[in-house]
Amino acid sequence: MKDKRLPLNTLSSEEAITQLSDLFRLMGDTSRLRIILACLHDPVSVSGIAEKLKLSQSLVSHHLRLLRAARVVRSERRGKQVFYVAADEHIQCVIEDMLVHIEEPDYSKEEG
Amino acid sequence: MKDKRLPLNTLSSEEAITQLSDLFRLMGDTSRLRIILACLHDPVSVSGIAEKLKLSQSLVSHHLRLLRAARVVRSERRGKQVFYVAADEHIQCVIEDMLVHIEEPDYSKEEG
DNA sequence: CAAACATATAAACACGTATTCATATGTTTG
DNA sequence: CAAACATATGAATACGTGTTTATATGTTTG
Repeated sequence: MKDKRLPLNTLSSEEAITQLSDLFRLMGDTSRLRIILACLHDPVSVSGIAEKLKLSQSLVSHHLRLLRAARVVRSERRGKQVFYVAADEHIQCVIEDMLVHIEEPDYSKEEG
Repeated sequence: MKDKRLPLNTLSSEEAITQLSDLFRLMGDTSRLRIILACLHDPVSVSGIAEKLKLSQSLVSHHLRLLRAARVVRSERRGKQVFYVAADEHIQCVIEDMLVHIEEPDYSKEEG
């Protein structure tokens, strides 16, 4: 239990931090986060996402390109349409953990 | 196992998304992420963080204010100094999950 | 209270980027 | 091949924000 530190040594710390912040920054935009959530469990087409979220097709496509480049989502073509889905379950874990943090009560007045 | 969806219903989805993206955006800046990592396990003073990361005291203080406002870190005064530490273990979980995602191999060419 | 130290705040600038509009690429169908 | 549909890309703009510089607030000590 003593060595339950972050595995920041696996990659060079410098590069890991860059990759981490890149991913967090991507998820830090409301439109992109909504896009991720829209295709978190099941593949959705670009137009499907745009329609559901009431965002322009162009904007959704721009964002999906960034998300795909960072391997947050994967794409799969089906006929004319391209479907996107979250790349793996870790994306979901990250969001879930953060939601738990949000729901956590505020202990700031208490002692350690 | 069927209802293992995200607990996005607990808060209003709209507000949850705003809070989520706010938190991710905060962690999406390299300096801030490094600051979080610097005080993830143990409390560190502002000057301690600044020195360790070679950032100006002012910059560190600015960032810590944002992080504290979002309850990513907590502060505790000890004499002249103010020590900061990650607010709870969920912050660590989020980062760990994201690191696992980074280390994940690329399955983009394979089938589901 | 004054001086020294530690942190916080304010204003200003520089820079990245989210969004829109227009257009190009790609895919199916007649 | 042309037309219709779906997605991707490029350029331009508007806006937020990370950083710096300077100064203020707060705390201990003599």
